[in-house]
Amino acid sequence: METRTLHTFIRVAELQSFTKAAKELDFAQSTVTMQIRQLEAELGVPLFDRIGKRISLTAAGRKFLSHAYEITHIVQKAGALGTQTDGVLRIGVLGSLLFGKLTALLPRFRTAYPQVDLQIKMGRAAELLEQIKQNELDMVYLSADLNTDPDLVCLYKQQEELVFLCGADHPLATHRSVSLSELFENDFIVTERSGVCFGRLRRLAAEQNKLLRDPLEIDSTAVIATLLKAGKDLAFLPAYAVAQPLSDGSLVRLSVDTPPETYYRQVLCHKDRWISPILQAFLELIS
Amino acid sequence: METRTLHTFIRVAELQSFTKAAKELDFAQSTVTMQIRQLEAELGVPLFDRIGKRISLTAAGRKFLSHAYEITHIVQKAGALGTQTDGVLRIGVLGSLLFGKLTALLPRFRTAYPQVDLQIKMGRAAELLEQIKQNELDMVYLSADLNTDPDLVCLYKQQEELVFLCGADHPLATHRSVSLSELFENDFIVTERSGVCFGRLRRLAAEQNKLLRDPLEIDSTAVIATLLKAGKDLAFLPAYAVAQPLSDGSLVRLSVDTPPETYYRQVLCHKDRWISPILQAFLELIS
DNA sequence: ACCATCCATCGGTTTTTATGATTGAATATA
DNA sequence: TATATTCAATCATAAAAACCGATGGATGGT
Repeated sequence: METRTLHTFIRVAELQSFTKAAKELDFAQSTVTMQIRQLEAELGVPLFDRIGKRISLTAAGRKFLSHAYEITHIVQKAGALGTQTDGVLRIGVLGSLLFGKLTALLPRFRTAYPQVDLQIKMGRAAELLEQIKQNELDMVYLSADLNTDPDLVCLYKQQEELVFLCGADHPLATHRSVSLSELFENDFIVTERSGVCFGRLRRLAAEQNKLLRDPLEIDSTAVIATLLKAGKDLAFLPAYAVAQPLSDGSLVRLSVDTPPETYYRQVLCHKDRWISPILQAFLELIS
Repeated sequence: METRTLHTFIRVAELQSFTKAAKELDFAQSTVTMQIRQLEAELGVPLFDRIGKRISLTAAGRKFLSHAYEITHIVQKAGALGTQTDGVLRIGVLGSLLFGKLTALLPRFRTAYPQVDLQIKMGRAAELLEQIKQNELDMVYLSADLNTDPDLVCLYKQQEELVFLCGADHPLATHRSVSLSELFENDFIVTERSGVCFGRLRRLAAEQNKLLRDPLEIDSTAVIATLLKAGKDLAFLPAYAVAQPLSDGSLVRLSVDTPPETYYRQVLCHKDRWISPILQAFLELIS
């Protein structure tokens, strides 16, 4: 049973004529005859009584007509599947990005797409990438070097700069410029040990043949900022995460004699995945 | 979009495998691939993500799956159209048969098929036959000579005998035998003027070169029976219509020296009409 | 009685669908 | 790490079907 045939049947029933339906649907009249006959054969029941040169629905035909309407209605709804924005969206995100970037945007998304069942799973980068390869996540939002995995595609990337920070009362705060080796005489507060910031910081220290003194590890950048204001520690964080304390002067960005350390805040998903309208909408939210 | 394809899609989704679905449905695996692809093309949306060697429904695929279930469910219902007994049944019937035969049967039909919208239209034979030719009636129930119209078919026929009747107190009641010419000295009570009984009666009179004295015309055979018991009139009626008064002796059947006058109680419908289960059921009721 | 209209039928053509074998990639196994 | 197995996609080919145009029979109106 084909939807095209159902269409034909419906128009024939409505117009009470094979010929008129054929003209309207741009079929040969013989085609309409055949379609109806095939439908009748498939159902095992006559749909029209052919009495003289006019036709009329049989009892079965009348009932099947309503079925046909139902089906075409469903098919019509199904035609809009590509634009519908409801369903499940499973997002993996790094803890730092969840608190630093995503949380602020979520309310807007929830109000714009209330019918999306949003499932946000926090995790470390390696775990998230493994999950997306298993198609257990629809996309991941993380900070890292540009992706090189051929199975993944980057749907969004934004370069971010990592900056050295101290509190306004810190001795270094007033220095016009600070050397790298000088920096590493201080204690650092860092975010997660496996994150990009810590990795870059460790590399820079190693290049200076310095050893990072056992740093304090705190996931929340807000807490780090507070601690910096009060104390004598330094931090190495993405600029966007401390935009507010920098602008009000409570934190100071140190001018360091080293090429800027950059990395990417990015959205990745599996290369073979379909980018659903929901996913699309979420991407637009982020960008 | 074909129901076969929907079936395939459903099984693929349920089994999470093209190959398994192909085996189960007795298709080549390449056929399943093609069917799914064609479905995706028709909907303009991918239904499965092919990641590695395993597949999983996309968001659109999940939603379409429920649509597919709905459609196949409707199609399944439609498959039983040939056996369903609900809908409209339009019956044309002669007044005499309606009161004499049909009324007694209707309650049984109503309880057996409560979902049938039964439309009983009373009318004269010529009108009814015209209506059935226009497909304004599904069947007619009438008494007449055997049908000769090539457009109509007889679905049921029962030979009935017309008998001469008088009341128990009538002078002729005790006669062993009565001649035709003797009969026509009496007054007759008849049913409708265009009916079979009256026609036959008139013919018999003509053959005897007698003139029917202006007969009393009453449609109800019950009323005629009552009048016969009390009075001096005769009647010419189908035997079945007076079975009760004959058996209890209040009416007497006259033994007349003439070949028995027979005619047919019959059900006719248009030859090209589909005999629906409802109509079938009604026929079984009558027979 | 004639004409126009309607649906069924038929043969030929085109389009669609199904198949089997093969390929390439991913996963399990040794 | 190498090998075997499994899975879906692809391609060429064969089968099936859908479609069309012409024709014919029957009907209904003029």
